[in-house]
Amino acid sequence: MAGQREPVIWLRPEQAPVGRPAERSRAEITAAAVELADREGLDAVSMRRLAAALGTGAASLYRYVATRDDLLDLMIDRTAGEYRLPVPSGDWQADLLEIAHQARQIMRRHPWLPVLVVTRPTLGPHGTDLLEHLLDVLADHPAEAAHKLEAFAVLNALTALFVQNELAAADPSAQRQSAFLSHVATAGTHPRISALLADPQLERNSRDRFATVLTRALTGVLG
Amino acid sequence: MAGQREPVIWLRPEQAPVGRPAERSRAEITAAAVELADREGLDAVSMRRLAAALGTGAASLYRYVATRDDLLDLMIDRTAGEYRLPVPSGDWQADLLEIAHQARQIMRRHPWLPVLVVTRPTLGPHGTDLLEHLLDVLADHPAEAAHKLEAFAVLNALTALFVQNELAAADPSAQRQSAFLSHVATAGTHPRISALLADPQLERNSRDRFATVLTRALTGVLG
DNA sequence: ATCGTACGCAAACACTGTTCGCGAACACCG
DNA sequence: CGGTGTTCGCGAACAGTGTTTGCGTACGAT
Repeated sequence: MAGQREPVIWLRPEQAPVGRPAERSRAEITAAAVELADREGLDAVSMRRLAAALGTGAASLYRYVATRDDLLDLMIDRTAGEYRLPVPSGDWQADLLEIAHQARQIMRRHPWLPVLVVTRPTLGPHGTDLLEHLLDVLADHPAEAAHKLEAFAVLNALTALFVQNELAAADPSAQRQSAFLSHVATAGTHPRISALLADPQLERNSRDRFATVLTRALTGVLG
Repeated sequence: MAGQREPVIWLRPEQAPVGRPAERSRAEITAAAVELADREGLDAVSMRRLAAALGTGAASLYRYVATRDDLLDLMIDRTAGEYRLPVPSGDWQADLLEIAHQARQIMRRHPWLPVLVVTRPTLGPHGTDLLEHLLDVLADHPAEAAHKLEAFAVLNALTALFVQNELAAADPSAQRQSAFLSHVATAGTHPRISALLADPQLERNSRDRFATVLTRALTGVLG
């Protein structure tokens, strides 16, 4: 039994205690990566392009990060640091909604975040701070501990889903996805879909829907 | 206004009416891709490896598919064809749960599916069949049409989330993710997390939780 | 001043998705 | 039966990708 080979990045020391000191820091590199992703999308964050943005060589990044996935983890946790966590008010529904509201804002600020959140659920230092805060909000709630964890996951996932839809609706390149739906509607098969697309009121006051859907889903999870 | 350049793959003819006939079909290629992904993971589905599995050249695949993303869409819709859709029973809760149950089985059969589902929501021919079925199940439900669409999205996303957690729990390589959580717990900060990990009953009878959480979330979405 | 160590990084490796160009194969048509 | 028009199969090449290796360099401590 060899055990796990390398611990997660948060448990690895950032700088060696001896030898030539590093010229940069993980935080610095993470900030540059986030900014690059914000500006040109997640695919633009390649080791070479990121290194170029930092004015260094690609191989140098591997002194700070074992792999590109580590870099993504750092980026995720950095955004988790953007939460402003107030003291619990006593109204856990309102407090959870406040968290979700901030999550939505953060994800809208970083359009690459929703995909990463649902793809690789990562808990770094800031992520654990957030989880601690959520558990604090739910301290007096009678639900089991496991259910509170589920609520955390559901809150993140549903928020990511919502923001992804919001962003896709704004991006015209993804709108041709619905071309096939209209095609199906006019084809005559699938009468329910035809009726649905004919429905004149398909607007979305997404702000309110977000709050109500999430609240109900969370109360469901928490029993 | 140039409009969208290329329509979605479902609206492009599979074979040209004239010229040399193709030696393969989209279905054949899709089947090989799914089998390869089942066996060796989604990353193994590269154009070259897939072509090799089919006994052909990589460039040949581009006669059937404009891009690799098209291939992923085909794979997604192929799994949507694995549903067995019974006639609605009149109990919409039970019928939705049946759909979710099948979704979970399908995603467990194809471990690469959850990520794809939450990453690129795609509706192909089989996907629209499934949506039509869901709308049929909810035909007598008084909710707005938009809310039924939300229910569809939430059902898919939450199922994917659950299966992803199930698979991660079974895979020992992802278990070192929680090493940091234990580290935080023993560190003394974050007392709620410490208490949570000390809680002796953190098992998950995931089957039941899946049903109850999903039911409650869906009833929440549908109002 | 020397030593030990970690850092910065050019170059190389093994890939990836995608495009180009061309020969071969077929269906049709006169 | 012999063109002819069109598509198909695909080797080769292009522009990237993440990552490893090796080595000169810069620093802190002795």
